[in-house]
Amino acid sequence: MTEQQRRPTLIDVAKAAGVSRALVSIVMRDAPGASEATRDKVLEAARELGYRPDTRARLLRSSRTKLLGLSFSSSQPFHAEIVDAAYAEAAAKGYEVALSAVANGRPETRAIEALLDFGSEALILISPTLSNQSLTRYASHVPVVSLLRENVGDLVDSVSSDDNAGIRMAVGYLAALGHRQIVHVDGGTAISAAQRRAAFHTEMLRHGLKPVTVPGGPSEEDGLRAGQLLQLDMPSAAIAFNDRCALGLMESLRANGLHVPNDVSVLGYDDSQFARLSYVQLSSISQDAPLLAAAAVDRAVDRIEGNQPPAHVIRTPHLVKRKTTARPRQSSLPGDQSRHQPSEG
Amino acid sequence: MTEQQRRPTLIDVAKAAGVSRALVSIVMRDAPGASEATRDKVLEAARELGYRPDTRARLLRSSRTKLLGLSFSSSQPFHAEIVDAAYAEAAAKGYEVALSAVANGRPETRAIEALLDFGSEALILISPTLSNQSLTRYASHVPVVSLLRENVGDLVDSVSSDDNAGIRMAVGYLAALGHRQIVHVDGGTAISAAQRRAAFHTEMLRHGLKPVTVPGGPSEEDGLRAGQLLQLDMPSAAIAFNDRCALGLMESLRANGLHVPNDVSVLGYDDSQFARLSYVQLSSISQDAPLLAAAAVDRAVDRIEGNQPPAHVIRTPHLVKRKTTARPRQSSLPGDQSRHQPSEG
DNA sequence: CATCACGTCTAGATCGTTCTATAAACTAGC
DNA sequence: GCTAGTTTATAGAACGATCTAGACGTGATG
Repeated sequence: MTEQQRRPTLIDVAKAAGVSRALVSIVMRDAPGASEATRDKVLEAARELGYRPDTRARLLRSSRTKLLGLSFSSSQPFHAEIVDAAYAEAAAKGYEVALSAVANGRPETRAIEALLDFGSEALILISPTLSNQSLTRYASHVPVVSLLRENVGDLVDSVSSDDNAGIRMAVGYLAALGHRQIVHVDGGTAISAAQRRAAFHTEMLRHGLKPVTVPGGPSEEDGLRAGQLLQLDMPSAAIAFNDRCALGLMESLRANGLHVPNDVSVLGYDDSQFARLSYVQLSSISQDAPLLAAAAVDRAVDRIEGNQPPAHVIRTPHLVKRKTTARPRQSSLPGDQSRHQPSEG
Repeated sequence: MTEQQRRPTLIDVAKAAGVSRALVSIVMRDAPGASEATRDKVLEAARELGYRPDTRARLLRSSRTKLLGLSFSSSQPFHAEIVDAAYAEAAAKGYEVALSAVANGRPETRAIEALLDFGSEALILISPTLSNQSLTRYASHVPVVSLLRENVGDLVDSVSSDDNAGIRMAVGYLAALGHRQIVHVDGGTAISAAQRRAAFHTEMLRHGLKPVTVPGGPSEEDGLRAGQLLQLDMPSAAIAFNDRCALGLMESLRANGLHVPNDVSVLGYDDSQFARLSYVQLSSISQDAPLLAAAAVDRAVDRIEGNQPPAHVIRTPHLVKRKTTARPRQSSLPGDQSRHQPSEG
């Protein structure tokens, strides 16, 4: 039985300040057409009444909503980092962000429709799984920015990380350390897994090394399974599809008495919060979520405001060296299963 | 330069069907006042034009928005599980969910204002950090449900998990296994940390055991630090504030050559996705996110529709036994630092 | 036959804004 | 003192829906 008090409107403020509705609107929007004196008077009255403009009404009249729709997957911690950064960048550009999660029983189309209903002026989709055709259809109504997935057609913007460059760095770094037997635990059917797999192949060949790939996936369990497979022919270094996969892989190695990085070097991808944990200290390829998010927001705003044509932005990732990568042992014989001390705390 | 085609409105549909605006509105809302024949005719026209009602306009006129505002923290994976479940429950009740994250540089008030701007009819706040006074102020405008935090005042609803019961289970379980030296790595200033600390104290005494608490926190790093502290006087079992804390703690134990659960049993709290990982298999107290989320949504909808008074719902958590808890060694001497085999993969 | 009730439909007001005219007040120029 | 130009203010029409009140046709009732 709470007393629901009506919130003040433009009319209330106008009455209180002794001016017309329209003038209050002008002042609230910081638009030209009001003198300093009345501006102060109106702002004072608004503050007094605790007036907050009604977004719905504002939206309805002016087609501008200053709202960016962002869809993400609730099960990906990496997405959360992007959400964080997107909020900040959007706020800096004077936009608000509407969030919609892709979850169990809530397909991407549902999430997108919700964003459109809220009045989003542009859509930013993290790793969208829709077909290019579907994306293009949405893009005919509103600018669409695909984040972390490229090749989405000419009418859809994309902001992605250069997977080739990332893998090139990874292979180059490990090779420079002296590793000859480097395997790639791939991402299976995950987005950009194919890209990285191919890049690994060409890059290894370029270094005169044999490109060995074992099936993996985006989760810890996938890394764990891959670790079992590697038992048969243990390499001196491994590049995992992502950090979670790397974690599982390391756990598997540890369970088999191998020490990282003394026996095997492990390199992750994403530089997620897991990688940064003090007891993990995972070397990783950073896609720099904040940068990617900022680029996506910029792209969306540019499209909305400048009416620019769609573009495809590719950012170069960088290597973050931590404690899971090192020079290989003098000779990295597969099958060396001697037990080692636990890592120095 | 995308061709942005205008979306059809009520008028378009009315014109196409040869009826008035109002009648189309009636049909779209499934309200009484239209014959079956015209109903079909209108629906057909709407389908043909791809008409979707404009939420903003609808919102503006009717106060009903069928929207629940949900605020969560982007850095808490446990919150993501709740978001998932909330979507499902809300959809079942015919509501849509508006999401707003509390993130770096985006305080809770900001998140809430955004939700209100979207037209949320009720707010569900996960572990809100605002003062009771602030919560109550919001509650005077719109029903507010506090999730995972109780004692929020009479005007605010709350849905929480029974921390006393959870800790009681934890202590009871470990005591039943034969443990006498049980410590609690607490949650520091985190929400409900005080509650659990107190419960631990009384429960240990009830079992005739000495309640030892060491300072911890909600993250892996906190657990890690707590592990160092325990070095001085190693217990036979530990109850961590949450799963992430437990993970850090276990890592610390492992680094010091101790085996879980052979040397020390570790019990987590939350039963998060981490706990379920095959190589972690953390025993944990489950608060059952889906159930809590459903309860919160139910509460919100009840408040909106039934105009019921605020209520406080408390759900009982349950124990999930996995592989980090076991009977203690025959005599659990502190200082026994002998190295053990790695866990059987 | 007049009245009433009922189901179906519609005109017009309304929600809280923004936007487009246009009026009023003032300044400046001749 | 009249006209033109600029600044400041306002009235009224939008935006796309819902809601209220009432019109219209039909059939039943007194």
